[in-house]
Amino acid sequence: MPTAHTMPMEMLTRKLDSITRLGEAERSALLSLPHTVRSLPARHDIARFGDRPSHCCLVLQGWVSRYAALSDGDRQILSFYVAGDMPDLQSLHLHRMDHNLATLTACVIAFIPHDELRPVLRRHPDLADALWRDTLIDAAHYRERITSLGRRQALGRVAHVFCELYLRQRVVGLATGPSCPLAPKQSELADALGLTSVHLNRVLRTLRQRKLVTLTGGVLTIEDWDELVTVAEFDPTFLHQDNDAPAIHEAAKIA
Amino acid sequence: MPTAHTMPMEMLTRKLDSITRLGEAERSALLSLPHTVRSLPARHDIARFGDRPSHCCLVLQGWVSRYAALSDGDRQILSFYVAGDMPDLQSLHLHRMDHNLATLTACVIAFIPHDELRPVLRRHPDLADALWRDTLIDAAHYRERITSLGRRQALGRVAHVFCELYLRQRVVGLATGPSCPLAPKQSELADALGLTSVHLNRVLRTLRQRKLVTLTGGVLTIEDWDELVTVAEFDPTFLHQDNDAPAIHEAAKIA
DNA sequence: CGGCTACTTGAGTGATTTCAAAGGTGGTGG
DNA sequence: CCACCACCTTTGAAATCACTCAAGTAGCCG
Repeated sequence: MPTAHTMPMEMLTRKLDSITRLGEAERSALLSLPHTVRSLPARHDIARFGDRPSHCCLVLQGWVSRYAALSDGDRQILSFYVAGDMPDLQSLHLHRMDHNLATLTACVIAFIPHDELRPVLRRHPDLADALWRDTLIDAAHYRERITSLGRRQALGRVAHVFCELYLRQRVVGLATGPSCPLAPKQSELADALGLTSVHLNRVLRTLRQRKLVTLTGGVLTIEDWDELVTVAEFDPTFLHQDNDAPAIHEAAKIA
Repeated sequence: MPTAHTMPMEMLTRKLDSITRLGEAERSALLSLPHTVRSLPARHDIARFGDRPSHCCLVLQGWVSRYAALSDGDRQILSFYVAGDMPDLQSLHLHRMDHNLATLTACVIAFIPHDELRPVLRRHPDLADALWRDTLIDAAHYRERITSLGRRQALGRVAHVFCELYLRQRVVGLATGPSCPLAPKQSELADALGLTSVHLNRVLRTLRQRKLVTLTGGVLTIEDWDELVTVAEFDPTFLHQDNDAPAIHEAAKIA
């Protein structure tokens, strides 16, 4: 079985398969994209506010976060990315970064030059559409986060993000049973959910006591999927995993 | 001077001019797009959760809101749109609505069939890129809202959304002096900012007393732009109005 | 004038934060 | 192998921001 390191672009076709239907021409165009693979340490900025990136990046291993830094030193984590995600696609059309992109854990990341990607997208408009769609799904995730922050209280917010991160990993094969990796530390989850790490910790205790989920040592274990979904008011529509509906509906049975 | 009603697509070229550079071929392709213009009453759903829209819509007059409805009857307003915006562009690639789109005020809206738009975008990839860019800017607005909801308290949130809505209208010519229309009612602003209308009302009083802004009768008047920007921690980078930087920097002088 | 709807204000409550400090755990060097 | 340090997690008590409930005012339209 090829490792992420040896077949980077295969990671991408697999991800895109979950959200769209690629033709053979598009698939092979993707697989032959020039790219550079780099290993980065944890907590390393990939792109900073104000930068003008010249490459898109594809996560092969590890977790990446997108975050905004506020003047008072606070930060808001906007989203998490796992293997298969292209967190930086937007830089193709938004030339100046309005936030930061950084590794959360040690990562292996493939960098694809804009100048190589652009002509390929011109020759394969279906591929361009697939990537456009990917950025629109990213936006759908943002919308769901807004709803969480605006209208759910802490318990629901945490339950909701756990549902999301578990399913997103299931779809790309990073979770099979009731458990999945969950790299963000409590303080990072808190920064993503608009909570303090102190309060997040209390919410985790509640979830543990109510036997819904457990988070220990970077592993999330779902103990009662149905109840978790209820607490979160979770509806997977926003994931737009049209091609993987079964994977999502199976979650209820397995976890 | 042509009214919005007689020259709908011109509205769109003007909006796109503010975020990208269109060639003549793209411009005329836009202007000749088939479309239907309709007048809709206030509070009218344009597309509902679960729908599969067959048209994109372009706002010609009035205010439109995107919102999520929660099971307990609460709603979260995700964004506001004004004349020139195409709130429904994403439906080109995300086939099932994961939220709702509705008029806030009485509106005039142009509907463009997907089936007409798609081939035009294939013939004019630069135009497709411009619209892709537009959806990416929409996502940038979401990110900024997440930051507001997660890390700013009520006063900053309200100040921030006022800065945003004022500038967005300036750029398309809907605001010239220190005032601009602001159609959302207090309860709607509250639903957008994750506040109760009671608390929003108190925040408005504070902003009024501190002589930063006044909101009366659907008109927002900026009294102290610099101080408002400070309270909001507002940075216009996320608007990505690369072609209208002057308009944005002038705001400080005029308001 | 009556009946809407939107806005405004007060008083009490509650969810989350702040401040402070005590456990765990893993890595490093003596 | 243990001591120590750094970082993360956990808990307690007090403060605060925003919410809930409730009532009252203002404006608009028939």
